[in-house]
Amino acid sequence: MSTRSSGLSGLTSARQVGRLAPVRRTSTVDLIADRLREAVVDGSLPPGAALGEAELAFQLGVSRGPLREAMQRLTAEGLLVIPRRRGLAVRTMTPEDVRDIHWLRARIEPELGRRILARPIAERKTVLAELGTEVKRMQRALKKDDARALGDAYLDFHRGLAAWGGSIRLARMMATLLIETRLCTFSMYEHFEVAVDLVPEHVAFVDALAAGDAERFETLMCAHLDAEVRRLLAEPVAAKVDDTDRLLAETPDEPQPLDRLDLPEGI
Amino acid sequence: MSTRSSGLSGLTSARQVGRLAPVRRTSTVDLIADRLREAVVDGSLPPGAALGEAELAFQLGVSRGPLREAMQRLTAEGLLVIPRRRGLAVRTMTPEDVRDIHWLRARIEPELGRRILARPIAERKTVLAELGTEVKRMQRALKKDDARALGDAYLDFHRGLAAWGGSIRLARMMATLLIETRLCTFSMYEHFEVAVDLVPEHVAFVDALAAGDAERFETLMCAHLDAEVRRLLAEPVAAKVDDTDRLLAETPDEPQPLDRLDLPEGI
DNA sequence: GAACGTAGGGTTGTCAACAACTGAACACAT
DNA sequence: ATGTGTTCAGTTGTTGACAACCCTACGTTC
Repeated sequence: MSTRSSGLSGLTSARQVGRLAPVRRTSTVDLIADRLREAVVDGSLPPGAALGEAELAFQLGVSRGPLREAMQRLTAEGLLVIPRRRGLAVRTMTPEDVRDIHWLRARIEPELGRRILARPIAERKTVLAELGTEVKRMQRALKKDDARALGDAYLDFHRGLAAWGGSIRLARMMATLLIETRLCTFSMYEHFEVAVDLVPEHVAFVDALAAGDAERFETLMCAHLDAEVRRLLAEPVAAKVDDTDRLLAETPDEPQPLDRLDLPEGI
Repeated sequence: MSTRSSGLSGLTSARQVGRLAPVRRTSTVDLIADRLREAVVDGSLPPGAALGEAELAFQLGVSRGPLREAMQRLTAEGLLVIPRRRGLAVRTMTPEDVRDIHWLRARIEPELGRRILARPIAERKTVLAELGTEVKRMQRALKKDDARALGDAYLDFHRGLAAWGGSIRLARMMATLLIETRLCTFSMYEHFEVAVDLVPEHVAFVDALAAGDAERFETLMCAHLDAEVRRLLAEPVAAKVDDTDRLLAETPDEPQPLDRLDLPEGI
């Protein structure tokens, strides 16, 4: 009997034997979109930088068609800006964006603790283990003074939170919001910086969850997001080359007409 | 002096004279995406219907390129599903989606009252006037037993709420959530139906806002969304042709592997 | 009679070429 | 010197065509 084929523990060995898992074939557009998101997250496509699509397509080894389709996706997510006939640019986040993003996160993330604690005890343990791992990653990164790694672990921690929150739509939205949070860092700071407070804050999250205290989790999360905004906005924007704003300006230099609240692109 | 050129009231006459408003040129992709969204909202692209892209492109009078780009946008918004090589299909909403959507709305909309009431008094009056207009539209529609018109006014009411809530991201997200709500109706009911309770519920919203009572607004909104879910799920799904599910199924008929929460497409 | 293998129609995914547009540089007139 | 008009290179927006692929239906074999 190969009913317990691999040595993996309970969770992953739930896969049936004798029935092959379907081959996961993602479309080219998916792949490109993922690649672009990665590039945005790791900073190889910095905010405001205007890349030509021919160049990008060549780098990715695809033609312009699929690339353009992927670009539209990231545009819908609000990560990219496509000014008419001027190539693409990664969105530059303004202080207003920082507040906007964190306000939205504050509507959602505090509630996630409750949702996770509402899950069956077995799953709950898994979640806690996963989140604990991310916190350890953060601690290691802090010790090595590796701001990049710290940031990545931070992303994964909150991604996990959203994924286990149980809502497809929410997870998708949070994924975007987190990338945008990263973009805020890029837009506000010159370089990655290690925020020392970050780690104890996240240790406290896991503690609260382990104690089953949704209330405390909620409070902590609100405080964390609040602190995050202050950290991001404390650093003056300095003299950054803020190309996106200029590119975004469909309205040359006229103050936005007040009678129409129009979203930058589509929707 | 033509400083007050038109007879319009204070709000819109804020436009400067002697300086022309810039010509608003939206890209073709934007136009197509808008058109598609419209078609989804008004039901001319019903959930599950599988249209060929050549046919669609012909109808819209564009070539397949821009159409495909627009499709990617709607896909990112979660309104469309693009199974590999099988055309496009409007997403069919399941009962789980109904709960998901309304849970998310319940995180956001109750808070909007507070945000609107926090605005300067002048704006507040404008908002109330606008929302009042929508409610009147709803009342007229109810009197004429016009479910379609009622639904449209409902959408505009909540769109307005989100727009005046003051967050770009939130307005965008809510716009999508509202279209999805409409899709829920299409997916659950055979035809539009007039929900009689809807109108008094919305009258109460405006009343609460007029009274400056954010607390009451919050309670009312939660109750409304709750009722909405019950209304939608009360109707048994009946024997609907549910094509999307079959198309969506990347995994032929194996129960979702538990170790990976994977979103249907991209992100 | 059921399952397998095979051909056909039609659709999508990708590509490369063309046309339209933009921004910058330069010359010229006021 | 400032501003206007023109030219030009480079880029994007759009299109049509080709190849790859999926689904269906039919014929064949056991």
